[in-house]
Amino acid sequence: MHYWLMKSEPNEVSIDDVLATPARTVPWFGVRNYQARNFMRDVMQVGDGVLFYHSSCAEPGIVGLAEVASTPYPDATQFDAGGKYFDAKATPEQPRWVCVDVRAISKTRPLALSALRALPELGDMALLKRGNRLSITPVTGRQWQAILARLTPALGAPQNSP
DNA sequence: GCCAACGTTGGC
DNA sequence: GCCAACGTTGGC
Repeated sequence: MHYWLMKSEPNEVSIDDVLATPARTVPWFGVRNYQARNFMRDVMQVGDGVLFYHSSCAEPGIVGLAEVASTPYPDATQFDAGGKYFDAKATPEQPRWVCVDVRAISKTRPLALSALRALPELGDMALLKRGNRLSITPVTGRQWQAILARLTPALGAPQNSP
């Protein structure tokens, strides 16, 4: 059992988009960084906790709770010639990129990046390290608990309200 | 749009 | 295997 923080650009796939799907689940496509890929391929397990993070937007931060919902499998977008995630060196026989399915559990009150930086328990969090660009970063149990404690007040709220 | 930080590529 | 050039990320 591990915990993760996974970044998504909300104008591509937002927490609302995921909650609006029938199974509240999306393939985490588009990862093109080996370290992030290896987390999905080698370390993630079904049921791992996921902090759903919105990046490249007005208020970057954690916006929901989710979980890993599948084992890794080839990311179909690598084969889509003309798509922005196409990789000419990948073939169905020898895929280079994988994804996992991520199931949204709930939308939370946003916990902004600036608020995360203000939490002393998160001093070593990978997301907050200088120069970090990884779209998938591990979260320790202690960090997870500290963050959950800040998210809990919103958990009783209706999950599909804006 | 800027730009720091970091990853990838490719010539040698 | 080195490393300069280039590309990307992502907060601001």
